[in-house]
Parts: sequence; C-alpha cells; structure tokens
Amino acid sequence: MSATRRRELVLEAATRVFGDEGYAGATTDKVARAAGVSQPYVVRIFGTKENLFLEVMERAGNRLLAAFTEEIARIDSELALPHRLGLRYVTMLQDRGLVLSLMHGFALGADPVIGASARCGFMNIYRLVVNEGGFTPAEAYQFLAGGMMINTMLGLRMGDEFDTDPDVRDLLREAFPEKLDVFLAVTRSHQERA
Amino acid sequence: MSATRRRELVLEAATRVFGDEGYAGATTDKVARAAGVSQPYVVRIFGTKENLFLEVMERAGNRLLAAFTEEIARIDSELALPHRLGLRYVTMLQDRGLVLSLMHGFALGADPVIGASARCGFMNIYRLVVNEGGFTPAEAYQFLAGGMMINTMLGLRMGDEFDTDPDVRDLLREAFPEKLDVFLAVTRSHQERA
DNA sequence: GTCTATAGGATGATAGAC
DNA sequence: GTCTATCATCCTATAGAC
Repeated sequence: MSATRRRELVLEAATRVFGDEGYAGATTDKVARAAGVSQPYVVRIFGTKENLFLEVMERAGNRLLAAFTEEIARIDSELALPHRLGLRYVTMLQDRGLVLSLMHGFALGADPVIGASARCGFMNIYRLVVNEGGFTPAEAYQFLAGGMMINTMLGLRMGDEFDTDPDVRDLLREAFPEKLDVFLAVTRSHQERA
Repeated sequence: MSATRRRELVLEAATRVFGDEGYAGATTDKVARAAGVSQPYVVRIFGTKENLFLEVMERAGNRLLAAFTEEIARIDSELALPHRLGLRYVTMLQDRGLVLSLMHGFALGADPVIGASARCGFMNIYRLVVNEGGFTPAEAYQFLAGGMMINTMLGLRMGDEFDTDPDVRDLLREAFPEKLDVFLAVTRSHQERA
C-alpha cells in the first residue's frame, strides 16, 4: 500500500481511539491494532505519539473548516447561515472521533504544544464564521457555545440515556431541534473501553 | 493529621492535577507530590486512581450544586436568575481544577464507570435549574451551553492569548460580559506541564 | 513498506515497617 | 497515619531484518 494511503488509514483509526480515550489514555498500540498494523510502524510514520495527536487535531479542524466554507458559499438555501452551519455540524458528528478528539484537545490547553495547536484550531473556526460568514462576535459566540454543548452531549454519550431518563430526553430535544435522530444514531451505536 | 483532613487536602491537590492533565495523563505520584505526601499513601486513602478521580468529580459537582442552590434561594437581588447563576459560575472558576476536572470527565463518557458518574453529575445540574430554579428546558439548555463554552475557553487557556490576538479579545469579551477580569486572573496566572 | 524483538522508563498497586 | 522498598505491568521508541 502507498505511504500516503496507509497514513490516512492510521489517522482515521487514531481519530477514533483518541476520541474515545483521550490523548494520554490512548496508546500507539491501540491505534495500531485499530488500523491493522504493528505498533512500531505507527511510530515510524508519525515520529511520536504527540505528533500523531497533533495531526489528528489538525485534520479534524480542517474538515470542519472545509465543511463550513462550503456551506457559507451556498446560495441556494433559504435557511439562515447560523442555522445551516448548525445542521452541518451535527451531520459531521457521524465522524464521532473527529469532534471528540478536538474536545480532548480543548481541555489540554496547559500543554505547551497541544495547547497552542488547539487554540489555533479553535480560533480558525471563529475567524471563518466572522470573516467569511459575516457573523458578529455575538453571533459567533452563540454559535460556538451551541457547538461546545453538542460536544459535551456527545462526550458524555448522553444518547445512551435517552430512553431511560425523561430529563435527558428533554435536554437532547432542546440541543438537537431537528437532528436528534442523527445524534442518537451516532451516540448509541458503539460501546467500548479497554 | 486527621484522616478526613488529609483526605480533603489530597482531594484538592488531585483536583488541580486532574484538571491540568486529564484522568489518564495525571499520575498518583504527581497528585501525591502536589499534596506533600507519598504516592502509596494516596493509593492507600482512595483505593485506586479511578476511585480518586470519581471522588474529585463528585466533589466538584456537589460544589456547583451547593453554589447554585444558594443563589436560587436568594431573594435580595434584582438580577434575573440565569444571569446570577452565570456570574456565580464564573466566580467559581477560581477553583480552576474544579471545572477542568469535570470537563475531562465529560469527554470520557465511553468509560463505563467514569461515564456513568459524569452523566449523573451533569444531569444533577440540569435538574436543579429546572426543578428548583424554574428554568424551562430551553432556558436550561441555553444556560448549560454558555457554561460549556466557558469551560472550553478555560480548558484552552484562551486567556493566554488575550493580549496578542484581537480576535481572542473579541471572543472573550462576548463570553464574559461582566466578569472578564476574573476569567483572565484565573487563566493567566499559572503555567505547567510535566 | 512493514514486521519482530526488545530496550528503557514510567506507573499503579502491594507489603510491611514505624 | 504515613513512609520506604519494590513488583509487575504497560508503553513509547529504537534497532534491525525482510
């Protein structure tokens, strides 16, 4: 297999593993097994575990930027842009690890390397919606706050309790006015842990 | 020193360490040194590292519940309750590790033990503002979303970039309409990492 | 490109003394 | 109550073969 193709496969596996276990909790061995290669080979490709995580975060950030950019460019919709970006974001949760890896990175701001990268990635989204999407700072804040709430619902696997707790039902209905089905499909399908 | 007093000291230290490094990233040895005791003694008190983290999360959740309960009971203020709870929350950021430890827990929903505890703690806050504070589900969602956004700004140590990036300034002004000074004081003081 | 073998360094937990 | 000593495990990274 070509180096770039293998690289991409490992990045996808790493995104899932980091999303579930966090940076420190994930191991290069788990990533390797998820990707179907040997542990030393993962290290060989990315140099260090830290670097692998940085690439996972960068890739996730770029995917979000690309999707939002695409949505901003659309002119065939009657819906308001904040609304459309929200729907698009929920759709992207299907790549569960993508958002979860970012969330783990967002909590590691104290780390000089990971923190710097995470801050940069976050601000890139802010800048996009303000500069290209025409959001006011207040609108951008509102939009990002909704996103962080969604991240939290995903991180908590809150969908697991949708059927058993009526309060969870109420809260999730509020958080996902139109895309509740997508959220539930994403959250409830898997169950892991070493 | 009495067992309960020592226990509390270790819990405080653990809250700081877990907040900075996350569950897996933190070590019982770092907690021990932060508390000024030996590593085996930390394990002796709490049994396992997992159990220590659970107690840290529980303690943090209870502190939030207590503060919000107190604020709900107040009758001498003209400000609306959501506003007052928001201000109160920002004040509590001074215990930086408290909120950060919770945030790390919120991202570990895939873990059967930690996830269950984290979901429970989160829903306790939701239930409090709905049942005791009289929030509608929509108001509760709005309130919690703001909280998650604040957590993210704290986790990212966004305050570090307040002076160097005008976009960060705009965003933080939006996130902390009145308590920006408190947030900056909390975020900028420390810098660590093993 | 990809693997096996393994070095080297933590880390959580236990045993047992004081 | 609290420590020192230590074991067993795990994990990142390197060496080197195919």
